[in-house]
Amino acid sequence: MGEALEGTIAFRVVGALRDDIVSMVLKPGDVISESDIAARYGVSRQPVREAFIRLAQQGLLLIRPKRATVVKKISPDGVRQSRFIRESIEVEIIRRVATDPKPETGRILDDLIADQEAASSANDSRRFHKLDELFHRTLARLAGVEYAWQLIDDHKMQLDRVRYLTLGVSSSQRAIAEHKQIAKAVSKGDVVGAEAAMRAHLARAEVLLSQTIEDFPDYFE
Amino acid sequence: MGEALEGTIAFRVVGALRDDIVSMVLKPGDVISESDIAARYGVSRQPVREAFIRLAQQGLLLIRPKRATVVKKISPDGVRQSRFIRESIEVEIIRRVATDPKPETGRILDDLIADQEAASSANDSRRFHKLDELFHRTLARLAGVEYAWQLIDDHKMQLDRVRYLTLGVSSSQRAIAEHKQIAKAVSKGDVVGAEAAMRAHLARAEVLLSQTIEDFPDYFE
DNA sequence: AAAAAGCATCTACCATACAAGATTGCGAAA
DNA sequence: TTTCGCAATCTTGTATGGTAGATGCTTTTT
Repeated sequence: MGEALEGTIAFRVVGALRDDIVSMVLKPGDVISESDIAARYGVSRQPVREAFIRLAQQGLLLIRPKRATVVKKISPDGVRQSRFIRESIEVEIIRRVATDPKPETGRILDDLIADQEAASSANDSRRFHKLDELFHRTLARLAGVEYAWQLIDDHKMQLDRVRYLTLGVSSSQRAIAEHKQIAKAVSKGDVVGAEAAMRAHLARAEVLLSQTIEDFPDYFE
Repeated sequence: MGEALEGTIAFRVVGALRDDIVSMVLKPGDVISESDIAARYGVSRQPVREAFIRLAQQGLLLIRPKRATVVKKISPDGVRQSRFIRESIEVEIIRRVATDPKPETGRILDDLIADQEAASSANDSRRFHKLDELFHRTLARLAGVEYAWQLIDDHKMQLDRVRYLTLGVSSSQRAIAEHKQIAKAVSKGDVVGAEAAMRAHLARAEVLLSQTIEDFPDYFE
């Protein structure tokens, strides 16, 4: 449901700050006044302020009126609920896709998985991650609810910050195997199997949160 | 995930504009420049501009740079996907609540339904609507995902605009009966029955969209 | 008469100045 | 030494002026 303001300074600042926050260049708890960022980017306070508003609405910043603006600490409960939202929607997506699989569905998914295997063999983890995301977004598109994926994407930022803290532990081989299982069930029209495979796939990533909180207690609230 | 800026002018403007848009005082397609609203509320353009940004991010306004800002027309596909999102999450909520019903769950829901019956008898449609919303939010709270309801609430604005156009057709008796059915299945721990009842409950509201589009073609895109 | 160029006038965007609340730290008093 | 209070200095919130782009009407040109 977003709108396009590309080309404006405020838009550039939003992108830059979002990348810095998700990649942990700006750490949870850091204070970033409008003046600071404005000076850092060589612009006025105005577009920075508007960027703050957008990012606050996305849950990445916390504006404390007349006090300061801080990079929001990661809320364990927020992460839990973001996962809940993602699982709810992705399960419903996979149900709809599997209920009425189109002829080309299987081929499209298989092609994506093949690309992922190539990226995995080449140890191109960045490309692998992009393709993993594309796999899920494609399922949303096949279900006719691509905007719903955009919603998940917004909330995934919270999860991505946690993932960034636990870098290098993801097993791409296992993820590929799970994608294959999902694609197979979908192609067969096996709704129950597809749902179970998707739930298992999403559940696998959930094990590391408590450990991460212990490792970086200052980043959580 | 929201932030609190209560007390500021911008915050007041956001609330006022949102109410006007949802209640169709401001109609889809209306142009509302920063200067207009600023003059209308007796404030400067700055807080109005920030309000526009927030409302645009919520999908109620469309900012066309250097051109104008208009009340966004209702997107039939957007309504459809908002319903998809709501159903996905509410179905998952009802599953979790029904899977592990606490002792007090039944009583809490029954009390709410009783209040609704009272409001219905008194023909207090406003209170009935409030209680209907509370019923669903309570289910989210019982599932431990109250924030997820807040997400639904944001998207419900789109649906509320449509509902406002079809005023007076909702059968409160039927809604109460469906709530009773949901509460009964939840109390018994009947997951399958609760899910089916919730889907039926949500599906009932979907019948009127195409007719509404015919009645108010200018409000849709 | 028709088409094209110029201009008045909108718009949102950006920069800057000012205002007001909140915090911090220093100094004075107990 | 401890505590209370005030003031300097942060912060975000608000107001206003100026800029550039887009639109539409008027005028000019063909």
